[in-house]
Amino acid sequence: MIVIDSQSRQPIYEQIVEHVESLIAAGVMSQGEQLPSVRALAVELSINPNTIQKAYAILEEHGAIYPVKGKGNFVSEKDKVTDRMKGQCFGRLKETVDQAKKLGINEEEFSIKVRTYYREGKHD
Amino acid sequence: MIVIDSQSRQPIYEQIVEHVESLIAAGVMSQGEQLPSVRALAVELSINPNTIQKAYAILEEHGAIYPVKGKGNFVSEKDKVTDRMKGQCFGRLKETVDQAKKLGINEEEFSIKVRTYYREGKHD
Amino acid sequence: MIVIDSQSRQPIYEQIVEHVESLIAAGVMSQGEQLPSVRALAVELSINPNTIQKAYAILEEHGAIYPVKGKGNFVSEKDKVTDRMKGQCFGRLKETVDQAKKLGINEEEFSIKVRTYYREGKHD
Amino acid sequence: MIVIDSQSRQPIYEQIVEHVESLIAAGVMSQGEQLPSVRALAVELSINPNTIQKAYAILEEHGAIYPVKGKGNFVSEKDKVTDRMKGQCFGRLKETVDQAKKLGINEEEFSIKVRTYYREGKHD
DNA sequence: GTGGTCTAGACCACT
DNA sequence: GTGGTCTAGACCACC
Repeated sequence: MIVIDSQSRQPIYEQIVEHVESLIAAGVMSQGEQLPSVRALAVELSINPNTIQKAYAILEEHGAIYPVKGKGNFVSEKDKVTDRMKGQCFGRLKETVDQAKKLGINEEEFSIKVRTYYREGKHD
Repeated sequence: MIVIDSQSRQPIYEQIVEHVESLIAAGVMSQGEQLPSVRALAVELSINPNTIQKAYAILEEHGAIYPVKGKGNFVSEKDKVTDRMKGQCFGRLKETVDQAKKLGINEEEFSIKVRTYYREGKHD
Repeated sequence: MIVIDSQSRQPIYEQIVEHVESLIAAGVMSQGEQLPSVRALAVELSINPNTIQKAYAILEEHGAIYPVKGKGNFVSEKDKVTDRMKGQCFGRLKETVDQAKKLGINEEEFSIKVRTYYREGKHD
Repeated sequence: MIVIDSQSRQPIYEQIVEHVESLIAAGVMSQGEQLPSVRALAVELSINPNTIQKAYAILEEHGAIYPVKGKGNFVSEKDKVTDRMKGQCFGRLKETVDQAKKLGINEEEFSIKVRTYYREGKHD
């Protein structure tokens, strides 16, 4: 369910965090559902349990999951996650627009690209 | 002319690379113009000459500047730089659109944001 | 396995780059194999770790190796490397031919030399 | 008559040395002919006289030219120069062949390239 | 342990 | 003076 790219510049724990948040936002994992245990996921992805632990700690800090002692980790409210991710997404968009303006890319050209990318994704 | 954030996750040399490329793309530095010497810029930003050296080496590799031994570094063609940066910019946009689609943000909502960011920049 | 000529005009890091690429092209090191760590190789060749680091950075850029953070550097596809090297080799040949023509060496004389060099190598 | 590429990695004085030797080997400059004075050439190429001086010193060392006090520098025997250059040229060829063999390029493929490069040059 | 970045200070070749 | 290379030693993030 989770795929790791060990060659990426992005730390593995961050990849896990984003992946889990994506799954929640997409509704694949829903509120109250239990996550795989630290050890189980570590085995499945064949990476160090410490790395999973770190990912889960960040997810908890983000409010995306909550731990229940002796039981495991569970998905919390979906909205919290999606709101957070939407914020990040628009933040990135703003940076991109700022850069585009500096490069002399006008709004029209930019919008055309947006449209293209939106449509082409539909056939994935 | 160049500001460095030494706390950023982004390496200093990368910040310099991007900054110089921005200056060239914006037309602040034009073709054939001499850049500050490695040592001079190091003093100005109070960082190590090696860090500047690394940044200049990358800029050279990007085709943004060219060194003349014993003389200094000079700005090369502007087009090379802007083309490169535009490519990067649209690459980031594509990633952002992909994420937006996953989050269930439709094209209309996205486009409105683009418009907003484009307009609000006009008053900077 | 790697020999360095510290007196050569060619920078040490370039020597390492070429040496490693030769080893990969020759099949001595194969895909997925781990390279010696930056520090280990530095000790073995008794040169500074930074110099190795620079060599590995260039190898990565050439697509010859890929780093896995906290694990080490690994050999990537062989084809990428050999293609790159063949291109360089023919580039040098072209320059040599150009010079030969300027010197009034005709094609026949040149071809004889090529044959000689090719055959004599067989007894190495 | 001499063109300098100030961007090249190759030192300017070396470019001058090779250029002059080419001219002699090609018969453009013949035995006993006077070379431009250090100062004159420096002005013509708008580079530092020291650089010309260094180039002439090397040419003298190579036996390509000889100085006459109070008069200037003069071209010496053509054969000395061409022999030297042919030696260098074949030396480079040998290195190239050695590399080609390591890369698994067979003699036939190599010879074809030689032929191609030889012919294509004829239309320059 | 690993790679990645940075600093400090030195030497070299070139102009 | 300039850029280019190298050494020595340090710190960080990641696994």
